Amino acid sequence: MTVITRFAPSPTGFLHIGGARTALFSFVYAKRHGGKFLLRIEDTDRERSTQEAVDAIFEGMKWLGLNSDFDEIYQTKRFDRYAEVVQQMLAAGTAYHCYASKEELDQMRAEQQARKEKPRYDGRWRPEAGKVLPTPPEGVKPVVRFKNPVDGQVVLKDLIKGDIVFDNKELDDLIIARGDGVPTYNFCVVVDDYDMGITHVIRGDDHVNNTPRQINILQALGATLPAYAHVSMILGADGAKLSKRHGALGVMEYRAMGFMPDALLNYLIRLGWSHGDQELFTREEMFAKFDFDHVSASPARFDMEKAYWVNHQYLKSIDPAIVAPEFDWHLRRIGADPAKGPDLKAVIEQQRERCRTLVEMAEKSKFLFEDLEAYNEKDAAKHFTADAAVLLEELAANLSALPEWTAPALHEAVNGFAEGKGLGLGKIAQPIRVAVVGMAISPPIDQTLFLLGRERTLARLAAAVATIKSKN
RNA sequence: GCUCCUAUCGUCUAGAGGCCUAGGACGGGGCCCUCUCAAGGCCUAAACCCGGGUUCGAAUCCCGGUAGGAGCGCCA
Repeated sequence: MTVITRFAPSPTGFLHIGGARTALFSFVYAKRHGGKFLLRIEDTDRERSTQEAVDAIFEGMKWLGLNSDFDEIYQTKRFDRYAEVVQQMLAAGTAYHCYASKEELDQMRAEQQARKEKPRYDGRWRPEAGKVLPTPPEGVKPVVRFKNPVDGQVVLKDLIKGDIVFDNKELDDLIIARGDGVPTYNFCVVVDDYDMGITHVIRGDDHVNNTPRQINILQALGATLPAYAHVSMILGADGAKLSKRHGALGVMEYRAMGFMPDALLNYLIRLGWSHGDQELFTREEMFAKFDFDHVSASPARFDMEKAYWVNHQYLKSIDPAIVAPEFDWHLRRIGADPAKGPDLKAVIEQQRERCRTLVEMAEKSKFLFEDLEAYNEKDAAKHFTADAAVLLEELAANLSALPEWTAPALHEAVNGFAEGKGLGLGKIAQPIRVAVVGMAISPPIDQTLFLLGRERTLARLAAAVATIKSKN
């Protein structure tokens, strides 16, 4: 049996972090078992679904590299099929028409709640042997309800939570088709999962309570049940539920914060899943090792600090060529022109040790790609002394005479210069930094000068000397 | 209210009855290294929600509390 999993978001907003994790679990599980993964857009709520949201979901999934093995599927394009199944069920007697109005239903629920009962449909239009149904009112388009079994139990064998038992008497007859004929969520999911041969339904655990009804519908259809895995949700750092109003961010915002997609995936997969003490996983390792036996059933908080740490580990260990395109994106984003500086891979190599995010990397590297606008005030005040000006001037002369502009040659020149003066390297390296970077933070000074290049280094040293002199 | 789920350091987690004096990681504190920022190395503080049971033995199994959460739509 080929494993087929799916991610089925409703397009009412961007792809958020919790959705991304469920998508990841589904994707990775399929890959792990040599199966397929599909993306299905659940857009039957035409009021709330938007094309922007659809685009945002695709964009997020694409950036994360969670690609579908099929063309995208929209539920709104499958209405004929749903209608067909509704007819089948009506004919088979596993579904029936209900003429109760919304007002009637609201009143029923209100009364039940007043009596401290669980609000549910009372079955007034449910056909039963020997029962006389009311006469359908004029001009009312009935909804279609599923005829849920009255007794017995439904056992949900959840891969994460274990067996969960529901009594059928807790379940009511849910609506599967609205008065206007548009089918509802619980029904579409079932038909889709059935038609598409989904073997493993992996979704948020807010769906646990829907599952017994879905299982009953599946059984009424004579389908074999898929396996279920209900993933707990992700909480904010404060332990509160993530919502649009409270800290929920779209996946693309993590890109803007400077995350590499695989790093975000790595952080996400460890949120809930574990493999012994291992923290870092390449994509391939995730595919090879992921399993539901080690997925936690309890909700987890999103810890930005740890996410940054994971991102940093990625930046430090992966091939700079993989980082380069994202780095390029970030440089442009802050107005720097990647073409106006050294090879990005070389910059990444030097900067990645000190940058947890690509935002930081871009900020700390922009001096290589644009003209220096100003010196950091504190750093200049500390390192731009009269003595420094003399040293910088002399060093600049030495550097301009250098036969080749390489890191080893620069290392030799700067260290030799400091030694010759009987100074610690810091005495000269720091003023140089401020002069060429604009601040006292950069890669090792030889690497910094090498990346900057001869022409710009000498120009910036001269400019710094002039600045210092004009001040004194 | 009813049904369902969950519960180990601040956070993510390891843990499948003895291997637990509860391990790892992030973050915190300290020391070392050092041209800056980092990185790295070493050390350190920090947890089994509570109460009963089962057992020779329980973080692990059972029951009951408590606390958090989800669901109870002609939303998904």
